[in-house]
Amino acid sequence: MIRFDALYEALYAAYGPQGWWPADDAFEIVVGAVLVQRTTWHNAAAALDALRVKGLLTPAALARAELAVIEGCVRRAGFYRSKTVRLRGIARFVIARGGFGALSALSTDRLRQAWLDLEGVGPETADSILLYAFGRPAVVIDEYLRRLVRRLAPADAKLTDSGLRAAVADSVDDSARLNELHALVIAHGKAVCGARPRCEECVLRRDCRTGRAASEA
DNA sequence: CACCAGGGTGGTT
DNA sequence: AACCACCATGGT
Repeated sequence: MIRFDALYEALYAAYGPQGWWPADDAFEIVVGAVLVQRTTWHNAAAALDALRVKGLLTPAALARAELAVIEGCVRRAGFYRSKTVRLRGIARFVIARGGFGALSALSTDRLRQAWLDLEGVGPETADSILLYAFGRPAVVIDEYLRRLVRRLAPADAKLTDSGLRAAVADSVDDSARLNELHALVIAHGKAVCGARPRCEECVLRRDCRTGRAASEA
């Protein structure tokens, strides 16, 4: 199994701090987490700005906004019809639960399940919300991380998400490092380890197509 | 033109 | 449980 603490150090040394959602408004982080689904952050941020301009980045405002108005802001982030309905549902959920202060009183397991019960919040988005909006030590498992493990450690290819989650949590436990790790995995994926790998430039000095270490220069 | 992007849902096998 | 089509816009 991969040493994820060592992987973290290697990626951090190569790419540096990513500055993902330090501690902005929690609701804005949640909205951003939904908007960015299957889209670039560039387009999600533009949609986020459009919502902010219309004053819709609060649970109360978004909960009672017209769907057509929300759609106009969300359109550029893609899947805008479903995302619009889901975002308004999330706003109503936050209000019904008494706000983020009340939600923060829940255990991490209860909180995760509460978000998962919502339309539009799956495992990856739920863990992103736990990690970036609530500061809980959640492990975000995305396609980049699966690829990385699949290529870096072919022997672990049959690992399930929950198995991978346990393995990561075993070597990286604090939320600050998990926060950075998720961002670093994506930075690395976009740089060299995406759908089409560029192993010649890989900072991990390993050919992910053969699983063997690259020759030292 | 094809392909990808910081996923999730519902249906089928 | 594994696969599939679908959602939809914007960038390269």
